[in-house]
Amino acid sequence: MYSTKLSVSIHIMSVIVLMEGQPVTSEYIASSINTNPALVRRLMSRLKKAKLIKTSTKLGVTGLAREAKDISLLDIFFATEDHQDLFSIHSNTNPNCPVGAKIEVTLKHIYDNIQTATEKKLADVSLADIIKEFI
Amino acid sequence: MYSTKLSVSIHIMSVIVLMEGQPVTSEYIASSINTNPALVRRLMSRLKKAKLIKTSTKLGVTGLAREAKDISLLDIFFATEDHQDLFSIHSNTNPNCPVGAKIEVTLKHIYDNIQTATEKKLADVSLADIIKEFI
DNA sequence: TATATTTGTAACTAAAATAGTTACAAAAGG
DNA sequence: CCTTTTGTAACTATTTTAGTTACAAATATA
Repeated sequence: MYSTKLSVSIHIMSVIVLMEGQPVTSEYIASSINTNPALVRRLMSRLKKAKLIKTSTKLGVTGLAREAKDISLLDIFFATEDHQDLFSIHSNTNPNCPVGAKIEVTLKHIYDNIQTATEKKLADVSLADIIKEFI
Repeated sequence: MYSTKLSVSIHIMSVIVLMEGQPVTSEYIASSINTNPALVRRLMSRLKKAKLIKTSTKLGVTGLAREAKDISLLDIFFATEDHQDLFSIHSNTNPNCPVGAKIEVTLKHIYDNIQTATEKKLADVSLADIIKEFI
């Protein structure tokens, strides 16, 4: 189960769009999420580094860096989630057992395939698709 | 990111199959995983309740409850993973903000769709597919 | 250019989840 | 009947996530 970072980041970006280009502060956004401005700023910082939003000291967030229809949930996921692997694999298995010796590579291969499918689904949803629901 | 429970459970079931019907104990399996027998037994217990393996006190695990080709990774996932939702959604958002008021339902709807796709991929891989790699 | 405001970030604390461990009653094969 | 093993409770340790405080650096704008 991934953290709430993707969800919170989508929330942040939705508020930015709904404010129609007027600068918004981390404090304003935090009041919609009902959390701390610093937590919002941490995510903002990552979204800025990933070139998804534009920020400025003194003004706050001045807007998206590109159109909402051209930003996918996968873009936001990659920008903000720390541990991006879908499944964890246990390590230090016994190399003297045929299962223990190969399980890590075997699972990695299978999980990679599943993860690619999941990421493709995330790529298929744009921020614009989500914002439709709020207007 | 999901826990290692799925990976460890696949490991457990693989060892059971590789032992070709001979009973195996949690201690034996734990030595292949390089972990504690109690941890293995906790997962064994869930796999038994989900009717995926057969166990007996005194003997240990006596085998799979059905053929490896008829057991999918999704079966094992459902049996053993605690928190099965793919993405977390933050709660207690501000109901006075158009985003805060609707984000929870909106995200739930979108995430459900993605999760279904992920589960379908898990359902497409059988335990037999994995065991092939060990023999 | 001075100033007020806001970001960006470090350094915490708190809470929750995961993994690992010990211990033992209950079950059951032989 | 006795020995072995499961099944489970209760605990600790570790890691991750979320939340908080604090402040230097940046910058719009008066």
